Amino acid sequence: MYMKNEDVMNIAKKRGFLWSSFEIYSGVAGFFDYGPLGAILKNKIMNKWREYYLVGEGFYEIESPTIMPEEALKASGHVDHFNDPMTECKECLEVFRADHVIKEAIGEEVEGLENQELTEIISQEKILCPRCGGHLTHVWSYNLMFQTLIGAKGKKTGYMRPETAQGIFIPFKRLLRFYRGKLPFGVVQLGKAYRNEISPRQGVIRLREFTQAEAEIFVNPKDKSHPCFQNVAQQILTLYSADIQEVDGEPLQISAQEAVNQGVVSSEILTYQLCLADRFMEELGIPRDVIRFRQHLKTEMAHYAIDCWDVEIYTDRYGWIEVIGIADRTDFDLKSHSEYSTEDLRVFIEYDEPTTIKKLITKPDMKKFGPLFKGDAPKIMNTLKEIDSESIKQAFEKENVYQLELDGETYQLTPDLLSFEEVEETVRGERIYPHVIEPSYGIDRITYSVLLHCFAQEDDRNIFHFPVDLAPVGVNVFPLVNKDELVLSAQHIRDDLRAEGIIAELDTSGTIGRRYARSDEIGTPFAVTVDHQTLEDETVTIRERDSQKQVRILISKVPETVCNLLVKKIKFSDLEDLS
RNA sequence: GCGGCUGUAGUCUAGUCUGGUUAGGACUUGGGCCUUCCAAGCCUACGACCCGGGUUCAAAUCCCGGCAGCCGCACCA
Repeated sequence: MYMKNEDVMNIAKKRGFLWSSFEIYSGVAGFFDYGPLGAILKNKIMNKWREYYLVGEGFYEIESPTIMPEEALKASGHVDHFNDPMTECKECLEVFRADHVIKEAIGEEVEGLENQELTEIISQEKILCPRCGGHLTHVWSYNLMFQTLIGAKGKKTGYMRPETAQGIFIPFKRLLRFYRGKLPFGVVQLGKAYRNEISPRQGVIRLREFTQAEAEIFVNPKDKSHPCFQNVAQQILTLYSADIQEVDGEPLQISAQEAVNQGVVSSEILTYQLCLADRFMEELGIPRDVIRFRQHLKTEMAHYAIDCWDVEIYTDRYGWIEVIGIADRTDFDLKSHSEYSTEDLRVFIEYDEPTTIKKLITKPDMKKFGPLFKGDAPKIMNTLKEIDSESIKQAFEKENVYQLELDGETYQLTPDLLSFEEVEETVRGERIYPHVIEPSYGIDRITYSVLLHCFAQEDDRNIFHFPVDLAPVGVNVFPLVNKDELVLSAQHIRDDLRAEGIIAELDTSGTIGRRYARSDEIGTPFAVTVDHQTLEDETVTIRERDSQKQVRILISKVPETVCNLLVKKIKFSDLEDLS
């Protein structure tokens, strides 16, 4: 079977898009370099992403460290979930948590012991595979986070971040103030994340160091609508819902509006995000028929999410691969960081109408209260504020005394010390944890998808049909033959293009055909050719990569024309119409 | 992490079994000649035995170990 992947990766390596890192030291699995052209392509994709989320949606970008202290990742759940001691059965190849196997076999809690100790226990106690009775391997740590030490003394444990999202949750209070305390708002971050995969061998699909572009959108849990939903309501999405997956059905092709109406996607705002992702992928040149949205099955969904959709792209080599995850993370992260840091990460939501409630409050008689409890009086009063007045009242009615236990002491509160008063209180709102809608883009996989799906072989030509604004090199300039006057003229044209901010190259090597071929192979959308006629009438030809057509224009018009073509202000066919 | 297969210029490959001269070829790339529009031709140059040990007079070739790649298993909160 023909694998486009092989051709694409070979050309990517040959032409300077992508290659595996540390090659002269025989390489390390899971690491890739972006070469000269790959780096431009990736940056253009990231900037396109910024156009969507930063400019289009108004979500500001932040940049946080890639090394994070242990506490932060403890709160996020990453530390505890990634430090499992593992052991494998040599017979049936089943993998187990070593501490669980031991606990089951000898009933002793062994959590926290070193791998070496666990290995010794397994061999001493002759613990065998709980499934088939086979022998177990030595215990190894199964930790997807790269650990490091912070500071000269190395006392503080740090980790390379496993996702950029945490860097947004942690400064939430400052971000909330930046947005002047109002929901909804979004914050984005583009950057590297790290996962120490056991055995990555899917090229750029499974990397140990990879680039994410994530948006965290904080919303009121009671309002998951989107003000601009009408802009996307008619967009047709390919939805492979959990229900359909379970019965092995075909994905739905329905409009965003129907998806919401039928409850296929859990909320309007989540659906809106799917539409945004769909448009983004299409603008990168990914054909519609290789894009689908696959909903996570209940069993695979992270425990904190209530709905999650992966954008998947079809590849010949790896099948459907996840390139974007769009999840409703609920309030899990903010709640957890609140607990661990003891900072209140809630948002005050004001009601449309303030409500008044009637409430019984407890009022101490300070003339008696103070002298009786002396120094303890203030803390007793503070505690009283937290206690429901009704329960005190009931205690008085029953026993004529309320026993208040505080810091190991019991205080006898009698009716003469307290009075009750019914007050009306105006409640203007409440403090809640926002829910988080998270589109998370894997930039490396997206870059790979763009390379894969823009590539074509046509009549022995290798071409990357990149969208014009994504192509690494904007335009190539060629003298038709290597005569001094033509070369000189070509140099000037290249320099004028560069002055316009366009990445332009001159190529005088080989024949004109070879130059066009090289140009196509790196996906340069346009080529300017200087020929004999140029010397007579100051015109050159512009050639379009995809159609191989050429039109003749004045040299003086070249920079402006190429510029307009590259920002999609005009199309090549517009030039044809003029000539 | 386990098992199987593989490793020669940028790419593809001959040579490896059966150790023996200067590791051969094609494409690509650089320079030149020629050439007035899509990888033409001619001349010329650059460029390789995955790494480390061992056996041997002698290792690309045989042996051991490592690393990397591919395939399968496992893993992928």
